[in-house]
Amino acid sequence: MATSTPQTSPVGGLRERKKQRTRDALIRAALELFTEQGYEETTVDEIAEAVDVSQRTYFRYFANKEDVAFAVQEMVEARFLEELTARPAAEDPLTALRSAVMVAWDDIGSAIESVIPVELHMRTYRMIESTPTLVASHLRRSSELEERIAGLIARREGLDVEADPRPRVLVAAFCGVMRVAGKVWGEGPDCSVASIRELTQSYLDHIQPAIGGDWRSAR
Amino acid sequence: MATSTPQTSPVGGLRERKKQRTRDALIRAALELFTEQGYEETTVDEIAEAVDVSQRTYFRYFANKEDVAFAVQEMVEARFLEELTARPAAEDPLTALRSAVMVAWDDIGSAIESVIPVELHMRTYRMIESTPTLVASHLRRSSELEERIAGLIARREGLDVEADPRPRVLVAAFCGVMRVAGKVWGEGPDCSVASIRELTQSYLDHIQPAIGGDWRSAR
DNA sequence: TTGTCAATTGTCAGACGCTGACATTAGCCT
DNA sequence: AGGCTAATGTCAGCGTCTGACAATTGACAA
Repeated sequence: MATSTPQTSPVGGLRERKKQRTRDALIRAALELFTEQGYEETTVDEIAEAVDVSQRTYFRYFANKEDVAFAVQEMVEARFLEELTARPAAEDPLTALRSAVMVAWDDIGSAIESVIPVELHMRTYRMIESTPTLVASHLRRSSELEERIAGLIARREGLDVEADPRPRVLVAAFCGVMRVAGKVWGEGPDCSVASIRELTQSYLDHIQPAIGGDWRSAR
Repeated sequence: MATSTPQTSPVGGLRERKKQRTRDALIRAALELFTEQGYEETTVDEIAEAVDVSQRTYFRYFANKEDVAFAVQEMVEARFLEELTARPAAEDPLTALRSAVMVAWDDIGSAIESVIPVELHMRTYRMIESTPTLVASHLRRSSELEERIAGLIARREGLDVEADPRPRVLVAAFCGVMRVAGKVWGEGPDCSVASIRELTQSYLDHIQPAIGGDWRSAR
């Protein structure tokens, strides 16, 4: 038997996997509690207790009480940014953004499911929107993300973000549409990943002709 | 001697004036400490102690630690909204917004000075921009204000905010410009009220032709 | 297998934000 | 002057978050 080499399975050693499990469990428990009884009404102690770890351990996984609420969003965003930087340079900015979103949604579906059911993710979305503290963080996070995306777009096109306003404007419009799509999805009854994919697609179709001009050819 | 009616001076009785003085003192002390040593590094106890009141009293004037940082902004906003609702119905939306801002800046200058020096207000502005927690609140406050303004504009024009997107779009553009103007002012060297007034004016000149169409006449 | 090393976790103490309850003080009004 | 009420202080306590140290547990080599 291959006892000496215990399969070097998909992800690292026992330690890594255990950590991942604890983290996922904390997210699941937190979102369940938040959506069940409200964010303010839930204490970090409750979350920790539900996963059977100490409060201190919770704070070693998440910097504060809010962060756990955005853990899934962070996964999606990271996946999106990764995909965006990988898009071929030939694509025009809006197409690159659009493609990146689509790819991100595609393989994030399974990634999310491995942590929490999509339905819980949607409830979380609604919970965030109706909790002032979380709305504030959400807006801040969004503006930071926008800034990073604008930087990437400018880089692709060889522009200076500070000098040329077009990257920021395009990204602002794009993110605005994404935000609306997310909001509509959150309010609707269909919580499948497919539905938000389609929603995004149709919304983006509207701005494509409006702001999707070519930045490089002279015209 | 008119002992019985001790002059019923400018503002209410002794009680009122005393309260106002305590409030102003708290704002001054807080902003001074925040800008001096940083927001996170300042405790509510320090603020209270600087004004020689108990911590409990601070929390009777401000709901939380953040709120005191936005006290001056709130004055400006309140003045602006007041002025906006008072604008003649004949004015088109963008003109009304523009005029309201100008009037608000005019008599807010003196109002601010009575509480804190403008220079401190500017330092506060910068401090907010560089403090994540406060950036978050600031964004949330801004979005709430935008929503209220959009409601007022829709009301003026007899439109339904939910059905017609134009009020929200106009207000978004307007507030976007205001935000940029504020940011530029905060970074610049001139901290006079006159400078932000002019800045705002010139920035607004740029969007007027772009989005300042007539909504009522058929065109 | 066993022992060493390093990472993970638990426990404890404490700072800080914030709130309810109750006593005390101080302006207001007759 | 004296009662009424609003403003303040004091106290106790909950919840978030952090540093320090000890205990546990996986990793890796002898």
